[in-house]
Amino acid sequence: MIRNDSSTESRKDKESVILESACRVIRERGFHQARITDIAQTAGISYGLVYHYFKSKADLFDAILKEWWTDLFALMEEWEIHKSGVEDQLGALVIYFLDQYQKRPDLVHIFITEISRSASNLTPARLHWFKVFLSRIESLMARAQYQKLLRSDIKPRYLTYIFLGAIESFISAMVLENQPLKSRAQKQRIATGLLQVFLNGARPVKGGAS
Amino acid sequence: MIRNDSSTESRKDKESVILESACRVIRERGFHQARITDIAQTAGISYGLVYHYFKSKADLFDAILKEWWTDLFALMEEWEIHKSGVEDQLGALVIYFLDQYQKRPDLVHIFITEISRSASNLTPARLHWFKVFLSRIESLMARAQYQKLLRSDIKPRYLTYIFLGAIESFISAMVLENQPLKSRAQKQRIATGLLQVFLNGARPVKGGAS
Amino acid sequence: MIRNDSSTESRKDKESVILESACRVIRERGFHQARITDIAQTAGISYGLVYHYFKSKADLFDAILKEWWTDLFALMEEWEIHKSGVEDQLGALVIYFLDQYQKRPDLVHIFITEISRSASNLTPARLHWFKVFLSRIESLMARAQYQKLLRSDIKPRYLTYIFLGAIESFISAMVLENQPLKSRAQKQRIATGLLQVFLNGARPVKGGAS
Amino acid sequence: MIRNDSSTESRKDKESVILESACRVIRERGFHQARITDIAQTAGISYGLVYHYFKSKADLFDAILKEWWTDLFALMEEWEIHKSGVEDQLGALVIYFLDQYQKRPDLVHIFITEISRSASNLTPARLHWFKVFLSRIESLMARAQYQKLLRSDIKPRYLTYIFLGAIESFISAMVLENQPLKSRAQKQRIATGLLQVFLNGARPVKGGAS
DNA sequence: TATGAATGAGCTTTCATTCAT
DNA sequence: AATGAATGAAAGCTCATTCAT
Repeated sequence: MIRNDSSTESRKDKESVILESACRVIRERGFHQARITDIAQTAGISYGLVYHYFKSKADLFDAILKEWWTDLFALMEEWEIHKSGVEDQLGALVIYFLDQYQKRPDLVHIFITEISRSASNLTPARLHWFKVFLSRIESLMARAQYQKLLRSDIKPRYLTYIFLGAIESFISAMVLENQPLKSRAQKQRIATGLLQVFLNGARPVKGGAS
Repeated sequence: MIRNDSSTESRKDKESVILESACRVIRERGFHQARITDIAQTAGISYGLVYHYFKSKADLFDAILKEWWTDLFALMEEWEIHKSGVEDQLGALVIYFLDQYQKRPDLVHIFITEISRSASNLTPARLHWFKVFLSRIESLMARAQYQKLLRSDIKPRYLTYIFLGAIESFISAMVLENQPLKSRAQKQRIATGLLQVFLNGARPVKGGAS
Repeated sequence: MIRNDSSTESRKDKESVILESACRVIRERGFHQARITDIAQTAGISYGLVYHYFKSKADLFDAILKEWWTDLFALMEEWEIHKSGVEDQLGALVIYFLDQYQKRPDLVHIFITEISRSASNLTPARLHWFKVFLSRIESLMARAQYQKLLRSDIKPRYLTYIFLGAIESFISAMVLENQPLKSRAQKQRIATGLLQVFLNGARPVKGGAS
Repeated sequence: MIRNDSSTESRKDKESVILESACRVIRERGFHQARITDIAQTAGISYGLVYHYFKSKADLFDAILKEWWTDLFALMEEWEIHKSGVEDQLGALVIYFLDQYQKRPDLVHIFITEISRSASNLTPARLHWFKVFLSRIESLMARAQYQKLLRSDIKPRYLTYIFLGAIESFISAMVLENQPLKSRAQKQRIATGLLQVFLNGARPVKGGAS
């Protein structure tokens, strides 16, 4: 007798399917324009079932964000321990974004458009994690300035924005041009280029401030 | 006998008031979430009046975009004639954005969030002008590469995105931090810094590509 | 010195222009769909002015109906006095409708579509005149039955409807086909034909009832 | 174990209920004045549900018309096969209208007021079926003229209008008087009378044309 | 007289959410 | 677990009507 395969891990599975569908639809239409019906249709289930797994549309969105932040913060913790150099940590972040863009382009797109670009729309709770993230990058930048890797006449917070802006720009470009990352090598090349452009660009100027 | 000046130009004035309110509300909530009611309330008029001046919400949005593109393209024409160097033109663009951000922060914010960041959502007509804009920057970048000002191993289109991304990042930062530009000097300093970071960062590497 | 020709009879003139425009627009779109703006535009005036001459849209409509009924009842009075035969009176009615259709096709069309065909929409006041009209035709029919001109096994009211229905059908046909009445002769021919069809059709059957 | 029968065919049932309510409301107020709220209220449901079953108000209206035309054309096909004489076919049409008026007075009323009387309002798609219908009657009339059943000096299209006008008049009369058809016998009597009036009225005149 | 800016009730439509089955 | 019928708040848009000029 064949095992009813929809049982054991079914809950987790369905949840994932819904989350993935939600990502796709939210990426395509934006959070506010994404309809539960679309998400359910994409997931191949009825819209009523979405409410069996998630309390509300906001709840569903929060689950997506949670997934994103959990992974990211876990990795950043790890880097803190295993990567001594600031450059390495920044490089790891670039790679992480490109990696994620390869694996979960929708998720990265949502992070960029729905979080970092429309921070003014966010609920306080959602804004919180974003701010924590910014602070962490900011302290990396401050450390880099202390180590004379980056010019000190630009506020760390601004450097943070320039850095993230560069990553976002690249990914946005690829999204817009519909260019998926094809090879490991290409990814590495882009990551290196990106980091270089930033580090060179923000390198301390000879003879001091602007 | 001087006439009550609230009559003569009343139509243009009201239109401007509505446009301005629309900018503000759209910036605060995004185009789709911006309600006519809010716009009217912000303008201190009844929502019916909005429809007296604009055919529809989309029409109102188009009027905002038109204002933006008209000004920008007019200036770019002028630069083409009066500014010989690529650096000068890029610098002028940075200054323009910062200027506009000072005068019309909402408008700049809308450009960034509703146009350059959600280009995939735009109607063909709206997308058109954005694409024209991108092409113009792109040819500037190509020219800069030809003049060995910028490294040639990154596609001009990508350089375009990095450049605009840097501008956007800066402005986003200021929006997020709620930091208005205070002085002419500050604006000049930021503009120079921004341009330097970009030019230094994307400067040709000794010994060639990648 | 040229006389300001817009003065003396200006009120009456404007009123007529508005009424005529209203007729045309109401015919084209129906009463409920006819917008004051359309009427004003057709009349070549601003919509505000309509309210100078008519209290409201309903008032305007009533003025149209009044015109129609006043003329019609005046003529019917006259026929009552000068036309002895029932046939003559019915013939006069047919001619009247065709005459009016020639002179004021919109008005006839409104009578047909907005009054006789959608009696359920009418306000009690408007319905009143229509019912008076029906009664008068009905008594003509009863008289014709008494004179053995028409079969008696159909209620006079039904004969009334058949008769008016025939007129309406003809005119509707012409409206639909966009066929204006071209000559006096054509009008006369149609009137005669119409009356004949009705009188022949409703002539008492040999040997009596149903 | 018999299932609660309110479930199985619930969809079809609700749709019918809505269609019926729509017919009633549209009859009472006309298509443009019929509010979804009224229709829903009449059906005893919330207005949102109307949109669950029909895409839009226009869609709902089209569904009504489709019902009407489908039935009518199906029958006309059948007559074409089984009824040899023109008289029989015209008679069948009269009976059909009276039948329908008995069963679905609202539907008949809508056909008369919203379709045959306001052809100018109709969308091309809606007008299409009406024109097809008219053509079919028209060819019946032409055939009847060929068989010398009807006078030939009136265009078949005009005869069509007179014929339909007569039917409409009768039914309008009954609508206006609020007189439902009471018995089979009464229906038969009216049908016969109506057909007679038309055929007698439009019978070829001795000695030829008008 | 004449204009059209201004108002707001009222209508269609969308969609998150609930709930009976 | 799963469905989709049912609800109703909310938003865009229309248009009769008022009123300052």
